[in-house]
Amino acid sequence: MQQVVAPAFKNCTDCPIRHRAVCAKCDSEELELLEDIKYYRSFSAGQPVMWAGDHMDFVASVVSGVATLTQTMEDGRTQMVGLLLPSDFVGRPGRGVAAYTVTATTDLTMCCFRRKPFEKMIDTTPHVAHRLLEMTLDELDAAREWMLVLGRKTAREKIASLLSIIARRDALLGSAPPGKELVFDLPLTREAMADYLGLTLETVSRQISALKRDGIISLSGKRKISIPDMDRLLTEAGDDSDGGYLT
Amino acid sequence: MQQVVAPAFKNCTDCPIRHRAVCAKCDSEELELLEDIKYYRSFSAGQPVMWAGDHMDFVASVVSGVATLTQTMEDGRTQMVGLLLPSDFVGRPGRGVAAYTVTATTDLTMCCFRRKPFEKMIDTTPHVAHRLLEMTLDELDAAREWMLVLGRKTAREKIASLLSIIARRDALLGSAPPGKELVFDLPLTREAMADYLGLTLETVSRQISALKRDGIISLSGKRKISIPDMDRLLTEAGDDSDGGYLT
DNA sequence: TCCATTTTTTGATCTGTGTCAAGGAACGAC
DNA sequence: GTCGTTCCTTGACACAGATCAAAAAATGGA
Repeated sequence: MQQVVAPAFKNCTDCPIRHRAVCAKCDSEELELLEDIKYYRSFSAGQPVMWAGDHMDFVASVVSGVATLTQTMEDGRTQMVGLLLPSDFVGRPGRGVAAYTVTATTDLTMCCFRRKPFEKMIDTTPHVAHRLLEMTLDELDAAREWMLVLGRKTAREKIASLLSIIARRDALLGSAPPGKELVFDLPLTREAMADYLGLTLETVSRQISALKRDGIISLSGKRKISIPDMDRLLTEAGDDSDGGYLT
Repeated sequence: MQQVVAPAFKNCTDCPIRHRAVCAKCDSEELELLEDIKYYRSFSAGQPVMWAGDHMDFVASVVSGVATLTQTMEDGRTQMVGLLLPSDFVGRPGRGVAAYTVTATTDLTMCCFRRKPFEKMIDTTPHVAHRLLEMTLDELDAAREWMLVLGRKTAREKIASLLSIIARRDALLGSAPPGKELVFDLPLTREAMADYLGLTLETVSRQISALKRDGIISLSGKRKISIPDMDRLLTEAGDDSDGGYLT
């Protein structure tokens, strides 16, 4: 554990979880067998990757693009339960059935690992098992943070939370200078945003229009967002105490 | 992995995660060091166990009683993000700070393990690490299921989901015959239920009254629930197509 | 036992978000 | 280019659940 965080998302060509943060041992010999068990798959925007209940003989890591994890009730109500950005991991070792529906929302490339050999590797490679536990714990924290968003935040705050998450991850990937105006593409349709936030697409659209009207964000086209001041988005999203000059 | 599920929650005196399902190797010698690092703590109903941000030098498993995991915003809005029932695990190895506020909602006993030696044990005992990953993945699935509840279900359905979870866990603990009328104590106040469900306590109270009025559940006192037909609770909770005879 | 406190219920009213509906803008196929 | 499709916006209105308020029931201590 000597190496530290710096060169995240970079050049860990043999580690199954190479796309996330740092893996201290990525260059070591013990992972060579991965060459045999990994392969790449690509999907185009909108394409389903797998359906809940499908047989699933691999686990995977997102290399580029964005995918969503959703759950649907019999009557069609849909909730997104995870957003997969580059470096995120999908699939549960030890379980051959997909628990969620996965959909590519942009063009997507995943690095897949055949499940059985991957499981064997976990058992024989403690640091990979350890890393996997860390990642799962991070996901659990993210899910719990999202429970607060779903249960207690207003529509406006929900949008702010979502934009903040996407902007933060986007910045980490190196495309944005920190502390300045953030500009990024929304990788989701209004409907997908609604499914993530537990809202309807109309409410999402209205709230985005309102944030734009209040000067907290601006759009070029429908999908390119720019946020001059992230703190302002987060603190004022809930109250528009100084939004209108006539109140 | 020869042993199977039957005698859950029973007699795994040395395993840190003994209270949950079956641990195939609980009797083996490798866990003996646990005697040195474990101790028990008890709390009475209503008492805080720890606050988010507190220094935390242990991890723990719930032996008896119920505790909640909550998150609070600066303005006081509160969301419960986890319900800890007997056999559940709290604490993140490798992190010395509590991420959530933990509160005992009934009298509670936890089996605690000093964190540092516990971490060492994980590194040296693969099957414990493996079990911990399994448990974390289960919690992640539970959190995601709860996202669907929070994001897309009506108040009535939310109550039904909560009752179902508590009843199921209660039955697993052996206090109820399966398939028959379920009777159990609600270990939560109306307010705590509201915090779990993303509702107000008034709405919780009203919905429980409505379920009682419709004959789907019945109460003795405020806390003892009986559910004659769990399927009916789950299928009719959302629509009261035959609830009132005058519609 | 009685009193103080906490928890729960219920009512009246308000409001944020959903629903239904219509039209506009962007995009790909031909 | 034009057409068809999908995505997005906006308006009018309805309604589930929140808020405010008060009282009833349960609980615990002296």
